Amino acid sequence: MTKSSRAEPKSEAAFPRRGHDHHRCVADALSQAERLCAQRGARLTEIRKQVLELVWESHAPIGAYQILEKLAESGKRPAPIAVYRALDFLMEQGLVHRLASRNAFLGCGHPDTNHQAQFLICDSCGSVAELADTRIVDAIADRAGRSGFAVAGHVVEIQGTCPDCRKAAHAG
Amino acid sequence: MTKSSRAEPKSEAAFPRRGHDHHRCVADALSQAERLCAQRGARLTEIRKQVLELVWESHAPIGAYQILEKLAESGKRPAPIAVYRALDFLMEQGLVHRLASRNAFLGCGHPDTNHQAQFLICDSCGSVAELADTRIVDAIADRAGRSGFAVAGHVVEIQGTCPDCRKAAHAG
DNA sequence: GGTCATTTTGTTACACTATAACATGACGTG
DNA sequence: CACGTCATGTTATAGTGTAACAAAATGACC
Repeated sequence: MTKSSRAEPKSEAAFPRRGHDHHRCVADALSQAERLCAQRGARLTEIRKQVLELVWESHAPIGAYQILEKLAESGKRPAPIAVYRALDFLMEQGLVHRLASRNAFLGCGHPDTNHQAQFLICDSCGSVAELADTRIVDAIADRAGRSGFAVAGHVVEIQGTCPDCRKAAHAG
Repeated sequence: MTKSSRAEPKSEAAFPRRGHDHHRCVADALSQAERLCAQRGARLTEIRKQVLELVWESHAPIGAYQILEKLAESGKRPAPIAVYRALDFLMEQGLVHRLASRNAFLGCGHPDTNHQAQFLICDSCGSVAELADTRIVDAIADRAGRSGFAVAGHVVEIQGTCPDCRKAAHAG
């Protein structure tokens, strides 16, 4: 688990700030994906890149068939399975996560490090914060260990209200 | 959070023992459901009871359409929505849980207490252990709090290999 | 360049999961 | 027994995901 070099801020920045330059996020994510795939000898083909881009362009997690619709808008309408194949590849490469509780996908914020992520999902605006929380992972590992259970992976998706929506609710 | 009166064993019994009297489990779950619904003024109608029984009879989590098939075997084939309605009721009453990562349902082991459960799911045999682990819940609450996120609920589903299947793998 | 194995994509069809909308029936209360 | 409410039936459809096989692209090697 390599840690980012910068220190954690007091109020941990889990959610992206509203009004940030999201085009930059998308561009960064794509170039990082190109780099990682090149390093690994994995082929980031056209449709895979397009799907990754569409996943990132969406602020909220996006469904496979929504991706399909967006592809159709740009001229081609692949079969559903083409989208799922691309998503499978992207998930194998750790570039995309799937939210089991939503049947939806979102770009991974740190695809360079191998990780088990957890998610905070806002019921109000649909935005998602990706976590890599040691205490949660440790608590899971500990409890599983005490039950003699060998952990292979986990789904941790926390529903609730994000800070911005809480403020909005109080103001309203 | 009322706790069971018996103490926790050294190796915490999360998974049901193989070869236990499962008919007894089913019967107990049904009578407890009857009692709870009567207390609450909720109507445990025939189809709801049947669905609950089928969920409990299955050792592993069971899909809605599998329930439908089993109902069909006993003479009637309701529309899918009838099964989903029954499951919705049972979930509202805390008698049944849904596993988001499997699109499947299982009987709740302690429907009398209001709780957020976590699950250990064996990839090998499909058996599931239901947890109510304080440390996991605390870690989630803590992390969410630091992000300014108000938790409404969570999905915690841990995949891996259960103790019995680990032993079997080592033996084979 | 040509051949081959491998990977990726296309095509078609289908399986599985879940809900909408409206009609009918059961149930308890006054 | 009339009424409102809750539960179920009926029909149709939306949404999510995969199987199976054919065709095409790619890269390594001769």
